[in-house]
Amino acid sequence: MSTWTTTGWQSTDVAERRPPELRREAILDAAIRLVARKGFAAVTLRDVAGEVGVAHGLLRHYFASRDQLLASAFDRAVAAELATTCDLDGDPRVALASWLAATPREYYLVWIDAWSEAPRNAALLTALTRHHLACERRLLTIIERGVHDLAFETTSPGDTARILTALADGLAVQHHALGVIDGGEYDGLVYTQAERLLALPPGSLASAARRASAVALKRGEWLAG
Amino acid sequence: MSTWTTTGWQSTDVAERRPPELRREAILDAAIRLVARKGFAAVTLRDVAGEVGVAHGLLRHYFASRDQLLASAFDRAVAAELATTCDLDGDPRVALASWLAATPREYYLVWIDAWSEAPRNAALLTALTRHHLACERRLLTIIERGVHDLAFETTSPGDTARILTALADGLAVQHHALGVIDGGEYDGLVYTQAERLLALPPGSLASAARRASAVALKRGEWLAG
DNA sequence: GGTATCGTTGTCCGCATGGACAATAGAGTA
DNA sequence: TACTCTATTGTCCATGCGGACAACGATACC
Repeated sequence: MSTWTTTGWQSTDVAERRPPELRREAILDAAIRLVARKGFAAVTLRDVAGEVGVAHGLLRHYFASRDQLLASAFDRAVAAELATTCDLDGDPRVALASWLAATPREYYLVWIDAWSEAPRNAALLTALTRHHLACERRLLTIIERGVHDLAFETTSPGDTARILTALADGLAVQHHALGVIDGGEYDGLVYTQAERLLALPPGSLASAARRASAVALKRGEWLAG
Repeated sequence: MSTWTTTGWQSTDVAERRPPELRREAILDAAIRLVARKGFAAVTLRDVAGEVGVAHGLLRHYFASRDQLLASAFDRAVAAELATTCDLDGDPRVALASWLAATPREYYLVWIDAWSEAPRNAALLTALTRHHLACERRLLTIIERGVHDLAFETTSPGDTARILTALADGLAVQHHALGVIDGGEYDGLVYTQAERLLALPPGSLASAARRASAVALKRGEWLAG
């Protein structure tokens, strides 16, 4: 660091040089953390720089603009979430319970914020739609495997996946954004409906969830750093 | 209107004086229209003043701050929506179909934006929660009347109301924010699930919806002005 | 007619923002 | 050592924001 004084440029501090890729990822992680806290619209470049501990001018070295930085941050978070394997090969009931389990709060707040921003941000809409369909597709795969194994029973796996996705989103709004239901109510309602839609015995998903809890916890890791 | 020049204050235009209550309502309507278009965070006082056609300084005459203006605007929209009667006294099937019918786009965009803003804005959270519970309560009333009339059948009216509310919200996100389903798919899925949850014959809600269409259209009026 | 009230205006201020940019320092290389 | 490359810094700028405010004008009341 250096400062302009009447006597010229003087060194006041030492720049902490970092490997570019690590720095870039640190910036993106800080950005998505701030989005979870303040919303896309309220995050400023100075906020992000402060969170990382660098000068705000540096962000321009890594990203062409604020919009591109935020879109990249969301994209990275999405990719990290998609990368978490969901134990697709075990008991379909366990996989289903794991898919349905309440997603961590910070994660859903970003999600809800992206919903509200998407109609006005084409890049965000693209990433959001891709991720939404990937989640739904993953659920559909679980359902189809359960049907094949005779564990589930449904006339339309596609509709069932779509309905369960919508139900999970709607209940997540009630839980995370409004606070009118707690995590236990969320799980209870979503498991009960999934059991009804897939002809499962009542309570079977709650017990499957106990075996799936380790997997469910893994879904929150990308925000922890 | 008057302008400061080197020769002093000179009149350049005539102020359009209005009854204060009408002006106040015009400002609130303009504000909520802009929120639907740009989101809460992006609406500025100058935007609102431009939409109404007044100087931005005037807004301070009616509202203490930008935050209070936006909270009042949301509150007015909420009150207008709650005031639309939903034909609670006729056939419960018609009332249910009317409740479930896809809400106008502009309305839901405000709604979704409020979800994302609520965790950071206590006044908004209060208004939003009140409205959410009022909507759910209205649905619960319809369901209880249908059960009493032997038109519906459910073991837990409260859970059913909560689940249908969540499903409608989640599907509205898929429809309005993401665009992955159209209005017809929205109606079809939501009607099918309501029929399943309330032991109604398949297709009965779609036909009830035809009788309820006039009521459903009325729900969008507050944004038309 | 005079005067108080208040709806309305344009301007000013402090501040924050996104972006541009020259200066700097450290690492690699010849 | 000298030279290049690039990661990093602090400062500067135009813009736009929310808010404060004095001036004006229409209306109502005395």
